[in-house]
Amino acid sequence: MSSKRKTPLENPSLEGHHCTVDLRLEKLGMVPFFQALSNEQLRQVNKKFTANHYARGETIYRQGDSATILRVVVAGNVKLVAHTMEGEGVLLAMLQPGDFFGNPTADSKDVYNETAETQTDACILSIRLSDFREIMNGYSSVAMRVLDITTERLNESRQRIRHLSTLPVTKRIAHVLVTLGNKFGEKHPHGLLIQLPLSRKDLADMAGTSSATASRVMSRFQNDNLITSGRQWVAIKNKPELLRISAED
Amino acid sequence: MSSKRKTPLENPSLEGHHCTVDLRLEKLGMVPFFQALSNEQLRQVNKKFTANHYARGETIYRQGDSATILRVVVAGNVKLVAHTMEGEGVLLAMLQPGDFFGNPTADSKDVYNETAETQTDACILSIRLSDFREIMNGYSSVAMRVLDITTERLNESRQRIRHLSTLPVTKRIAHVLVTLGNKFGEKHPHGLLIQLPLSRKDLADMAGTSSATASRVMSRFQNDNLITSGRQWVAIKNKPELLRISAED
DNA sequence: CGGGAGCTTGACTGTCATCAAGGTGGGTGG
DNA sequence: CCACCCACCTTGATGACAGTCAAGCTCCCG
Repeated sequence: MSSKRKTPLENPSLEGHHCTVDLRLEKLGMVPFFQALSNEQLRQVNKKFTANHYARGETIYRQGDSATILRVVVAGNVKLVAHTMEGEGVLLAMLQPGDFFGNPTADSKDVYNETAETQTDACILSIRLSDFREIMNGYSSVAMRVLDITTERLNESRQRIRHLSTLPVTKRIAHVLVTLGNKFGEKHPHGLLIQLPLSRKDLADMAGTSSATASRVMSRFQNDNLITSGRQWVAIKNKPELLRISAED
Repeated sequence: MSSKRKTPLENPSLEGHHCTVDLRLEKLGMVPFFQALSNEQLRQVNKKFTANHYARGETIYRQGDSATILRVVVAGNVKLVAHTMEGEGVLLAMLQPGDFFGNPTADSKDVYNETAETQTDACILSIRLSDFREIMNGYSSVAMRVLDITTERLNESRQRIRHLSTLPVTKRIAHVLVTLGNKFGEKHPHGLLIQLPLSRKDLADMAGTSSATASRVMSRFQNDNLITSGRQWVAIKNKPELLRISAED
């Protein structure tokens, strides 16, 4: 009942020919680890990349595939999922334009440890790992930024381990919501809208719980007027309180 | 009853003056990310480091301390622990000689996200972060190896997230034992002995459970003749079976 | 407008945390 | 060197949190 209206998400489709040569150069310059490069250097680097467009829900690579390519999100969102043999999934990361994925290091016989799937239509740049390593060797600023980002991700990962080990489900979900709000949130009449198709299952896979339990918790948050949400979308109405919940005691 | 005998661990003490200048050079060359450096380069790098000796159980730095120093384990073992406000701990990593710790990147206002504590007597080298970044800038092979190691740790972390989200306690503990066996195991009459003082609490903090539950599981493994263990030590008698348990279904 | 994917909610169950009460090994001081 | 004592370990009883199963609902897409 009540506050579920039609999806307020921006139309996530129709970026069909965004992956043009012109745009690539502009976008590459926005990628964090290329920011220190000159225009000429960027042009050189750009030659090594290939652009691809993916529809929502497509699989970019699968857990176990040979890992020879590094990718960068130019437009859209990508999720990294680890699967167990029984098919349960764990959502490892939700990526945004500018984020890279696929091991930046990896020797010839490494494989991906996770599956990458588009969460919206997306444009992805690819580079051969050997080429990327050459770039890192040539420009230490690039290697350094990649290291910074990887370290940052390691720290996030460890925080999540801490949460899984010590926090009850409610707090974990509150924390996931706040984090997503910070990363993907946009101002909107409903509150801070998370610009991302986000099912209860996705949320559950991020918080390490079942979709049924995630649903129950979300219902409670909705009753307490902390969020508004519907099918595949969530908006945060009271972030401070969610933060308090995720950290209290 | 039965198989608990006196600790079979090698005497973990008395490395008092291992931290001599002579040894430092030799040890530095063994650190993974310095292996590509020439002797002369190593000598230069060595100047930037300071050696310190710690007794078992000492705290090297605390969660929240300002992070300005990078450290390398030369001898002994160090554990990284994240604490919640209520004082519960999560064991993030158990380090051995050659491993570095403390963020390799970190700007001036970063703080440590975990506490580092010695698990045995230990010898630790320290370097100022700014100096280390200079080294990485100068020698891209060093930056690259650090990136490799960080990526490797990120992958381990993510695997652990998967385990915490999907596996029951028994399998998680089986997996922790196998991993520790691979990293710290030494051949011994009892089986593959984990060369490390390792309490049930430590094990529990690695597997994300309580020490009581860890104890119960260990008792069961002992009955099934998969391990031998006593106060603060564990030896693996049947690794294949433990592996099977950690991965089955 | 019909079908199906996604969401909600209830009832039941099982795993595991918690609390608590003994054992036991080994480090320490006399 | 021995005895003591404490930290560590074991094991039981109890209960709660959250997973599973299942049924019905609703929004959306075609």
